[in-house]
Amino acid sequence: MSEVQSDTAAVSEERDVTELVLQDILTGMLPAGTWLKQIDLERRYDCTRPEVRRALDRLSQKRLVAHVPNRGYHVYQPDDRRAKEVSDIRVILETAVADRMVVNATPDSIATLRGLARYFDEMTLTGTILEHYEANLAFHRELLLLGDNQELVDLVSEIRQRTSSAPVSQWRTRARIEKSGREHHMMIDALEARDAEELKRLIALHIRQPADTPK
Amino acid sequence: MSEVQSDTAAVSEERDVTELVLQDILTGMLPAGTWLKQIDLERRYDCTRPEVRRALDRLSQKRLVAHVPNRGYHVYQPDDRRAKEVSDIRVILETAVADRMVVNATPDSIATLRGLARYFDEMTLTGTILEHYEANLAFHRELLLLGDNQELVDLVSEIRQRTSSAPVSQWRTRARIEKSGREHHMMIDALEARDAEELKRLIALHIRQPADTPK
DNA sequence: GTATCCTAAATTGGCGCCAATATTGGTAAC
DNA sequence: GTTACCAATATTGGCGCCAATTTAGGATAC
Repeated sequence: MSEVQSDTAAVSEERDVTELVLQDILTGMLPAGTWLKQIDLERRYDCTRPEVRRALDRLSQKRLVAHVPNRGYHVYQPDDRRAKEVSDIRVILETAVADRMVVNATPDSIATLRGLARYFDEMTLTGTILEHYEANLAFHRELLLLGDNQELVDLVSEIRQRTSSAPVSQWRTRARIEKSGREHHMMIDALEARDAEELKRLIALHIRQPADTPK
Repeated sequence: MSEVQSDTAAVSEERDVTELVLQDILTGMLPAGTWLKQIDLERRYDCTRPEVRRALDRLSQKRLVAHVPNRGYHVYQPDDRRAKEVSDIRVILETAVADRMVVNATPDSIATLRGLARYFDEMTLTGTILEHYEANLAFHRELLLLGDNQELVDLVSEIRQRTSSAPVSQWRTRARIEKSGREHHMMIDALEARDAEELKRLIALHIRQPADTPK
């Protein structure tokens, strides 16, 4: 393992190491199963030992990495059962507030969502994996905000990271990504038409799709 | 399957400090707003500085304590809006799997639940606040397990801690506690009768009750 | 030639010190 | 008498060292 990404460390002077490691796991730069040696991370992100340890502790609390005492930390192996359970939870949470989203939708918020959906499509073509991932996050976050439950928005953002440790398998084909983009627009359409049931259907489909198809 | 917590607490000479601080926050021993000075915690729990800091970092990640840079950590002030949002989330999650709970309920699991409900009632009279709290947790955990989604069980345990920083206001009167105990048994009755709708109604009522009444 | 044991290198993780910063109390000036 | 400023104290938080444990490699015995 050689230090390939010294440029990421160079640009950000005081960025939280936890975020950096998290991103590298989510973007697949640190594949599942990788042992995260403290020395390596120290050099890779140009930070101190305590910073590395705090990051690893936080990530293991979030269950993104596993901690084996006296052996070290390694990126969690994606677990099919867990992945399914997590997407079930997301379906439950996001469809549960669909009614409220329809009620709270204003022309303004719909315009914002259109913009974010378009930005996602743009990033499909021109952006990095990370930018694309974050564009997707931003869209869903904005949509969920209409549910008028800030805690739920944060919670979904949180559990979303929980099994996205398999970004490769989830965002594999371009066809699927483009389908996701189209679904975003369809959700906005349902929102505009105040059709809560259709919105729920679309959300469930949208979330389950990536996890279910590989089987 | 049933793990006895009292053993682990007594036997393990080196119990995790995070758990100890967490418990003291949940039981109201460390009231909301309290500044958690590192020196104090060090002495209080007879542990080292790094242990204290790791615990504080973990608790601030869980948003149970707030961190003000160069000022320290203090127990989160309970927030009415957040509390309401969290119980809404709990209602969504726990009622969502009610159908599956009804389907998966066996005579065995119902017997276990009866035992836990009785144990809760017992602790109402003879137990400490902590034992009582944990008995309640154990009952709801066992109930949720019937939903056949381990991630959801863990998630609920997690968000449950998120606003329980107001244990005093939640468990104030004996009358309410006894009502909770009765509701546990009613839930089991609904489960036994395979009445999913009644179970949902009871769960929603049970969760919302403590938070809504004070208003 | 292979398996086992023992030694050496590497890695984790506990612990304490010290600098940077905030807070409090006291003093002086208005 | 009150306010503002300064100094002393207390608290946080960064950093590095060293012990404990594991792993890998080599040597020896069978």
